Amino acid sequence: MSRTTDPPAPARIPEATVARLPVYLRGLAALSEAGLATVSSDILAAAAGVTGAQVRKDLNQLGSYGTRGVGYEVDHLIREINRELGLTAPRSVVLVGVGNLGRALAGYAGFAAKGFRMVALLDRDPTTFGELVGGLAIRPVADLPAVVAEHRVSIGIIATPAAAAQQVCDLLVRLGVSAILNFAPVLLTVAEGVDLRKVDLSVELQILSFHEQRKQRDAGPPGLAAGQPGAVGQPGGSQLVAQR
Amino acid sequence: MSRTTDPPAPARIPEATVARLPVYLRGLAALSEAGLATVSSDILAAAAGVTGAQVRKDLNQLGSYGTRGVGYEVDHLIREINRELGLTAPRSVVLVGVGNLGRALAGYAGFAAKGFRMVALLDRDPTTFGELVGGLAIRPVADLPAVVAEHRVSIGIIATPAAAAQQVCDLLVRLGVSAILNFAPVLLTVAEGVDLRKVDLSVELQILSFHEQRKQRDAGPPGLAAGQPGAVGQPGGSQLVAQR
DNA sequence: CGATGTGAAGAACTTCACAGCG
DNA sequence: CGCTGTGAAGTTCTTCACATCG
Repeated sequence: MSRTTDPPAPARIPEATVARLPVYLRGLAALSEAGLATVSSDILAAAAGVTGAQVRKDLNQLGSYGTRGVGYEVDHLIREINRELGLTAPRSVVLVGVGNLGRALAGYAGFAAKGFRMVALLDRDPTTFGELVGGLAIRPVADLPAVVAEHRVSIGIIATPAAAAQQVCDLLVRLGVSAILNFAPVLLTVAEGVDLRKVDLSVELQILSFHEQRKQRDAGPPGLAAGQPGAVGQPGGSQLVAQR
Repeated sequence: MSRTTDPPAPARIPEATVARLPVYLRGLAALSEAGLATVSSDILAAAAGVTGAQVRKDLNQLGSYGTRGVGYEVDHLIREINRELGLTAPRSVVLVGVGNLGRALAGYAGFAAKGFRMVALLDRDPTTFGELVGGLAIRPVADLPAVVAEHRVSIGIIATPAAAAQQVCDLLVRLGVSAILNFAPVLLTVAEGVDLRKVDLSVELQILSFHEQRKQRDAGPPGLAAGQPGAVGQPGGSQLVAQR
């Protein structure tokens, strides 16, 4: 019994796999509605936008739920993935910052469908207090301790302006919320043990922009050195026309 | 005759690096406002939430803009990264689907600040036509060809319901838009050469949920019943309690 | 000396290919 | 025979450590 090492296999699931489980879940839901009882890894892969091998590797990280020669039982797999994601019981979510984006998030039906329950919307602006958004009244941030205590809040969503985000984050953590989804365009820092994810809309656009520009550059040099790699190497002048 | 391979080195920039450039840009903007003229990789790393080595590796993918013993010149670096991201001239963006989320996106000031220009908002619902959102009037999707032709549209954002997303996507691609950011909760398929990114809010929550659940499991086994209440699925389910 | 630039080692993830079970 | 499960190879990304230069 070596205490230092872990001989068995505590089934640590790779982060990359975890990120795909929700995608499989969505594909499985569609297949289930379509009446399919079982799926092969290749079919599920097509529905999720990955390869069959990937699906098989991922799924038997969770245990072996497939039958050789047949595939995976759809409903069973849905249950197992939901269990693995900790979604067998609904999780309570609070949203802080009810501006444009916050309102959209508050009204997003997808959350409820996926096993999340929005329990409170909080803001700092007194003129919004009491306003109903998606069936919930906006409350002052001061209510946060009470809200967290009353419902067992799992996850906090931050949709405040950048300047307020760290402060709100600290408050959430202090109240015991250990998973945070940040939409504010700043880097937040949290204590170890708190799980922080970020969604940044303009970062996504900037990444797309990079690829657009690269396409243009690749397609660009038709007049110059198009015929053959005569322009190979580093041309002396390389100001604006980079030669990637 | 080496037409099949590319012997030199077109300086392909790794995808992981590209994804961090926007983050550096934000950090640099803050440092610039704070009056810093130069930064070391360690300082910039702290501002971006990565390591110093990472920053150095990333930055000299773009060329060598640092000075040993000193660091990087902030303003110069900002320009170089912007150039690499293709953001020296503003890029035109159209948004299709002006529901809750679409409205939030249309009103998001961050886009303009980052060098993007929202040129049109399109929807299918006639009752919204003409309505002003963020200074732009909502137009029918039928106007899309004209819009794309008039402004040189770089990027299309899809914020429609899931059912309409693929159709809108196909239309955008047919009109020549080759970069798409999808907020609809479906897997879209596009022809090769089109760059597609996805933002899925509920996937993020589900990933957080996974980690929450794992924390609970890890913290669970002291003395008390290690098995989950009533959820002991696998009889032979060995060590569900990970020790990490 | 201080901080970059960089080969080399290491870790994480993906793809391949096929053994093996139903 | 079909499809899963899985070692092994391959690829991408990250960390380390230090030579190198201003």
